Amino acid sequence: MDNYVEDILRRNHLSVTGSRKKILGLFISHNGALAHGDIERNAGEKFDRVTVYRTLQAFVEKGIIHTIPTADNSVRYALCKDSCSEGHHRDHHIHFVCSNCGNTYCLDDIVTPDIRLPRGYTADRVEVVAEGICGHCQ
Amino acid sequence: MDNYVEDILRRNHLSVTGSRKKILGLFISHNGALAHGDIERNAGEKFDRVTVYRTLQAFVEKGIIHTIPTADNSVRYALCKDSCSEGHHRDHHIHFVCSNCGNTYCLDDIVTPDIRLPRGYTADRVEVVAEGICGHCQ
DNA sequence: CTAAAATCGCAACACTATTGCAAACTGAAA
DNA sequence: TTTCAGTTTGCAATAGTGTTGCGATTTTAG
Repeated sequence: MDNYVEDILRRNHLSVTGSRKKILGLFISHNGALAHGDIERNAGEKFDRVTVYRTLQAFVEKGIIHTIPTADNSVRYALCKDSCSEGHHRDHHIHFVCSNCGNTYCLDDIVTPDIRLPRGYTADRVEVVAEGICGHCQ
Repeated sequence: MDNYVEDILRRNHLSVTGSRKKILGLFISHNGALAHGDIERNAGEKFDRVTVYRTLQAFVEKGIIHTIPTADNSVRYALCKDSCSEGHHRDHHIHFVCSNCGNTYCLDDIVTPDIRLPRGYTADRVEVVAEGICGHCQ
């Protein structure tokens, strides 16, 4: 497990440090998205808030995690699939926010639908967020 | 125009005050969504930040405006169509954020697609946000 | 092992959002 | 038009979130 995490970091040209291992480990062991606050709370040892921000930012830049837009005003992050690479995310799946347990899930098998835009509009990216009750809370 | 704004307020059982008239007027005259900051900057006379927050909150509760989720971490608001009523929003349209001019538009004619969710998941609400270049910037 | 480069933690700061309360205003009735 | 209860406003204080600069520490590569 520790090796696995370190491999990911090295593959992405990030130096292997305690905070990065810990935070990446959290994402791998947690099934669902994490907000900044979740990470600060669950990291066990206390990392500085700034370190967490910078670590998340580095992970996003390297294509290890991606951000998830939510209706409330909080940014969440989740692991990317292998198809993401540095500077080039391709998270074409939709996201699901459970209004019962509060978890956010990537529904990797459900691709974002094609949206027909008005004349003159072009979209680079389409985000779909569904909100309701997840499979576990049903 | 002034009468029009006052009518909307009265219809929604909100007392008619200077800040509410001004802020609602901004939404009506502005084609696109407004963030809290836009409102504070454009209100002309200066209203207290708190007043703006409370006014927006009141409008959302009454179904006059709705919030728009965005990928970055900012809340935007836009006028609701008549089908919205107190405590019951029905904004089934999608939203478009222009990465050039930064404006957010409600594409009222484009309804959110049906999403087929995994077994056990049920969605109350589906938000679609497209990002790209809008018709004016093309 | 060593030096250069990258990262970390602290302090400070900026922006966003919320709450309590007294003063001012609004709406409706006299 | 005057009055007054209820609503709304602005101020002050507070909390949360995110960013930047910088010296100290750690990591990497030679």
